[in-house]
Amino acid sequence: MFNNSVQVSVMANTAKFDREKVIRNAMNLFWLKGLKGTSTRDLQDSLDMRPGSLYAAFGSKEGLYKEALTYYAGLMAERLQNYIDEEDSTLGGIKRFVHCNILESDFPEEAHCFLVKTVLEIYEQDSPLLSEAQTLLKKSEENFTRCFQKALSDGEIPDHHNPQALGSLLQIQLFGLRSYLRSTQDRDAVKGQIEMFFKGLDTTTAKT
Amino acid sequence: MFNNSVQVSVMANTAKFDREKVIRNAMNLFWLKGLKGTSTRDLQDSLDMRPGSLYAAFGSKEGLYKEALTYYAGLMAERLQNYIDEEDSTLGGIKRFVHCNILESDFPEEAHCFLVKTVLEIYEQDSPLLSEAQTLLKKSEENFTRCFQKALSDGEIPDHHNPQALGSLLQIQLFGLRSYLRSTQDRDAVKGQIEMFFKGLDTTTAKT
DNA sequence: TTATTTTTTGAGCAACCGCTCAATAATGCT
DNA sequence: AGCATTATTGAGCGGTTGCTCAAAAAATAA
Repeated sequence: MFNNSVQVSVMANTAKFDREKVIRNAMNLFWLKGLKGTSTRDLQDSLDMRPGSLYAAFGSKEGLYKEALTYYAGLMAERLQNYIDEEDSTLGGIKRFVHCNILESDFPEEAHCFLVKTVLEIYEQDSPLLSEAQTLLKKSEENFTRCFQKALSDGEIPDHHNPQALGSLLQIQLFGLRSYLRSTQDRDAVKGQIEMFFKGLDTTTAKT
Repeated sequence: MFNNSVQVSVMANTAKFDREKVIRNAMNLFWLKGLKGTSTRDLQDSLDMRPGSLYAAFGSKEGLYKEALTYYAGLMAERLQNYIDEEDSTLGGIKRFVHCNILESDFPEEAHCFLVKTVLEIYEQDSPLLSEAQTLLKKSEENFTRCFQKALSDGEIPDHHNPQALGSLLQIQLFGLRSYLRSTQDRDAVKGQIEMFFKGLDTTTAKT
């Protein structure tokens, strides 16, 4: 945000490309094809940038991938918050988030979470991208937990429930259902399982 | 199985390498690194075979991958049957299968199902490997369903349950828990969720 | 305009990719 | 042993990979 020296003389030549748009496009490509499946040529074509510009802006393919990861996480958090605001119940917002994320995707890449795809693709235990994705997944779960906390204190869920347990349970169901949809293509079965999950919230399960 | 002509003269030179061993090694490599992440050089080194032999035996990298997929599916089905035989309850066998598959893996690749990793990596909708993996996953679920059917008729599970619903539910939980373990590394949380799942079988949930 | 700074371009490098095939080695039959 | 057949070898092909960098273009400041 600020210059660490007195006053950087001036800027010759200002921002040329729309950085957010570029990252969003890159995210979509990586999300669909994976890290190894997306070549720098693919990126050049899709982003309409030449290698020099790409590497000046992001340093490396992995650097761009990392920006795509954080952009994705921000997008999902924002989307969840929007749903909660639109419905005016936290639980209703969560429910709509789950529905939209799993079922209302027409593109195959959206059938699964970009972060989970990342931790499953990358096997090198010391990869910065792996730990970044794991960190973002943890934050995502904490966000769910915070929402359930709110829903509990608003009396939307019976108070014998534990928000942490619900957060991790929701995360697990999301992962499971999205994998299942990708492997079976059976939208109806998945829809039924989602209904069942939220029905269960009003009654039993997850006490910890 | 049979020769389509009268009688193929003779065999000079018989089988030289242990085909099953080669496929098992290939499976482990592919399972860990993925299809695109495993190079033919990796395979040559790990299998101690030169490209000529590899391509004579399997046709292509994808041909070998396909054999690895079916080998994996067979291995898992066999393992489940063994557990069911050892415990002498079907439900106990399923429970042990879930435990072993998810928690007793020391290698990172075993943190997730090879078939699911495949359907998540391959985005080309017309890929033969994608549909092969989907077919094997379907068979796996049918196998679970058959087991639950048996458990139901043996009175191991309350009879208000539906075996199909339990089969797909188990599949979803397996997918979800394994993804979750890979993203959090939290064995205890996963162990707790598994306990909860099987506790739930004795009482509520999954009526279709 | 001219000088200065920054961005963009794209040819191309070294390494690696999946895979081929002529040469060689190994095997079984007679 | 000699022959026929098959398996194995490994140099190396044409193409792709992630990425570099000198040159050209664009933008601002004076």
